[in-house]
Amino acid sequence: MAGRPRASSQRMLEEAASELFLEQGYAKTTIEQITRRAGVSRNTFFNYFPGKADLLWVELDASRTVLTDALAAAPADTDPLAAVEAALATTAAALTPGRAPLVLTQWRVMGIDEELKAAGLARALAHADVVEAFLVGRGLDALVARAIGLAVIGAASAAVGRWAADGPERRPLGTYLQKVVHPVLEGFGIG
Amino acid sequence: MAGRPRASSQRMLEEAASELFLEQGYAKTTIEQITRRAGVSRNTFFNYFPGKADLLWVELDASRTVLTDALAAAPADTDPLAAVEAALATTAAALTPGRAPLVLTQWRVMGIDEELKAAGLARALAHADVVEAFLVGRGLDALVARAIGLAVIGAASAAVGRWAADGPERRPLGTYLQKVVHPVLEGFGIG
DNA sequence: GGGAATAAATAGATCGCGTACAAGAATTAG
DNA sequence: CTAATTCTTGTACGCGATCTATTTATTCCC
Repeated sequence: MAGRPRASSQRMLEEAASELFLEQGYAKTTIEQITRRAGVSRNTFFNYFPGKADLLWVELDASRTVLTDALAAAPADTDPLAAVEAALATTAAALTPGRAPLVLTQWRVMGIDEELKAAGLARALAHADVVEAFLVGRGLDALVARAIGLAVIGAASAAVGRWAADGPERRPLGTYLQKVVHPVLEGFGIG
Repeated sequence: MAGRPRASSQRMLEEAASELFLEQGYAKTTIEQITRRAGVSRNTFFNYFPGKADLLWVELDASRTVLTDALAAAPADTDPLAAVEAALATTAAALTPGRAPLVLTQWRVMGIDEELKAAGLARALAHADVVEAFLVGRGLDALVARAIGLAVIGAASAAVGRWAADGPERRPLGTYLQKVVHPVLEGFGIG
């Protein structure tokens, strides 16, 4: 019930890609260069990543599952909005001060363009979907649930962006988050 | 001081593209098919649009300039957040009930995929940038300004999406907008 | 041990977007 | 009429992404 074992790993491709992105920028780096440095064939790349842009958002994708789990673990009798706030704090805790996603701190040297921003936003949208689904499950109006999801993730994105930009000496992400996430939830009547 | 006049027009390409998108979906429609139906060469397409995805967001791009102008026209002594709310209402008024962007109402038959969502999000991000710049100009903290911009545009996106989905019998967009935009601004202390 | 069965890696081809460059066609200014 | 300007078109190419087929490595079972 098990075929050929994986000879390469996602991490090898990530590291090769990160090196090349820092050396020559994102746009000028081809998938073939990445796979050559990682010692695999070009096609193998697509066994590990759906596309080139996905290389940069691995941490963000991981944080989505953290968010999902944190929301699922919320007791049923807690206020939904408070649960969202707590879940975001839990998710933020996973991004320790030293481990900011590379793309957020090095986007200048990588030459990030609109395509990349859009790819990041698509990830953020997935987070919003998670929050929205949770709120709908708690009985909130569909429009309001979606609005809260998008608004709160928008605010959180601002916090993460600023946090990453502030460099290694920054305070924990939670500090930034609370400053902007709480007002949004407050506006929607957090209890 | 005037060279060869334009033989084709942006509108012709938009209409040809809309037809094809509705007939066979977005992904299966090639730029060559669009230009052939419009009676021009493939290269001419790129004189009018930077890319294929831009065909669907013409109205949204236009609404960004409306938003920018509305914010610029706000009196200097009005509360910044109230000015944002008013400017969004003005922008919404331009999207009359009958004229929802085609992509928002027909995205099912067009087979919109992730790429399209991302392109729409990039447009929304541009709106958020406009709001952010306005608030920074009014002296708000950089992080807070960005958070408000992203949050309020997120909420507005939810409203527009729902409004479009509700079909021709829907109420005006302003109704949807106010329901979700006001809470966000309220949370940030709208005066 | 020696096949099936399974799954990963590779090779090769193709499609379509987007860019670049050069040449041609239509217009106005002098 | 010529020159300058601007749109249009042709041609070519790089790269991302998909598809199909083939090879290689591993486990399960007889």
